[in-house]
Amino acid sequence: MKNSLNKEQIKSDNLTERLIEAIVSGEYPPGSKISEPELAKLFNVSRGPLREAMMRVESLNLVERIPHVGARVINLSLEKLTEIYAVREALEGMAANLACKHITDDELETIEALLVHHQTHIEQVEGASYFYQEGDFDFHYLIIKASKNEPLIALLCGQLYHLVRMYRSQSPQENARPEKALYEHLAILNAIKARDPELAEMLMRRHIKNSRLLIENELLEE
Amino acid sequence: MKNSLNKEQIKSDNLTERLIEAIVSGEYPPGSKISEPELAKLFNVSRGPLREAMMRVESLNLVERIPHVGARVINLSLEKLTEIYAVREALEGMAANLACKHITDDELETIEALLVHHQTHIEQVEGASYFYQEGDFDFHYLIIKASKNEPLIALLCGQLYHLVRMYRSQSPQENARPEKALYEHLAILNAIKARDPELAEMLMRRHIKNSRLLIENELLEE
DNA sequence: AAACCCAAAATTGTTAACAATAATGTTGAA
DNA sequence: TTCAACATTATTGTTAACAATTTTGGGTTT
Repeated sequence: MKNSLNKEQIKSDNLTERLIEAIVSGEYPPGSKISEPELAKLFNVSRGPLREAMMRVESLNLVERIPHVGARVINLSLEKLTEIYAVREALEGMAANLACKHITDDELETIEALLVHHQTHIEQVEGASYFYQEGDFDFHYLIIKASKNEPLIALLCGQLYHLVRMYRSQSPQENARPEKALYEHLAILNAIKARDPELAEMLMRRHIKNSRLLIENELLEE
Repeated sequence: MKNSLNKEQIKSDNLTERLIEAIVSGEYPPGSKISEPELAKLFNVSRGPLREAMMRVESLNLVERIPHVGARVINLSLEKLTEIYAVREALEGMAANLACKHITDDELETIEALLVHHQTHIEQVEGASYFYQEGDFDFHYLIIKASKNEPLIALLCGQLYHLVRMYRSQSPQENARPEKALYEHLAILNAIKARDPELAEMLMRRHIKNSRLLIENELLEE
């Protein structure tokens, strides 16, 4: 019998997560080269597991690899980001729609509690964009999970999520819009509670579109 | 200076493609175990590159890996497949919409020639579902590419494409519907030529929905 | 000084041996 | 006979050394 509290002793798997975190958080900034010997020494592993982790991080489009040259952290341009948000619009709209049909009462309560918590923090702390940013993601994350469509969850939480997080960690916090977004979140939640798929989808699409428009504004300012 | 006709001499990269083909084509049937020593011998490589390829194939959700136990080819249930088709509906609908805005005249000609070719083959050969099947994918593939949205292309052609191909290679050809689908393709193409995004999106969604309904019929017959 | 060529160094790609874990088979007792 | 504990075997995870390629630096030539 195997210990169910298995601490994921596989180095290669742990490395993947640590690499993702390091890249997404900006520790390895966009465009920077990733040296295999250097990282292997830093993480106290040999190059084998590290390379396996690199392959997976490459599959997530967080790094670009050139044969015999090496891997570099991707440079996420605002243009690329608007494309990603356009995809999010379609997929998260779909997720909100499906959530109306598949969400459980427990999940609804969790999300409601989360939004109340966000509201409190926005009221308490001025410019609490940090709380909001994390919360914004948790909100979306929970809606996506509630859709119960596994491929959809995999694409949004597995492929797109990290790229959006990467942008958030890089972008100036000034562009956040916590109050507006919170109200939009509440409206989406209400639509889901009312089991109104069309409305929920429309509101979610508009919510993400609003974020995309902010990015496009950034683009124009360049 | 490097030779631009570089034949991708990296074993790990070639292996990935060969593994994908072997799995998608059914050479390694669903549920079958993938033995590292066995495959390494078969492909005349050591386990290092093979494992790197496995990591990438795992990222494509073609195999499931359990630590210290091994990798098995996924078992693609019809339920999972309908979920995938639901995602395709949203994403390829979006692709058709975007294609109206971004497709070039050259691309339009290519697609038109392709459909003419399909028509010829359907008329010539009875039950030429093979031609159609490949063509169906090429058609969708070209539309997706014409959308010019890179993340969208990556998700559809990189993540979902192989899974759908895997199903097609397994499923009985009887369920294909070449004539109907070809007419639907022609209608979609016309909408794109007319630069009518809403219509193109609607037709594409309906086209994929029709395929999904066939799968759901299969489900009921079980 | 700039450009080219060649050699040295560093990095990536690959291999084979070693370590750790799980699957298998055997033995012994109830 | 059946079950359980143990040893054996095979497979996966990891490491370190080796091979191949690219980058870098120096020296020469123009």
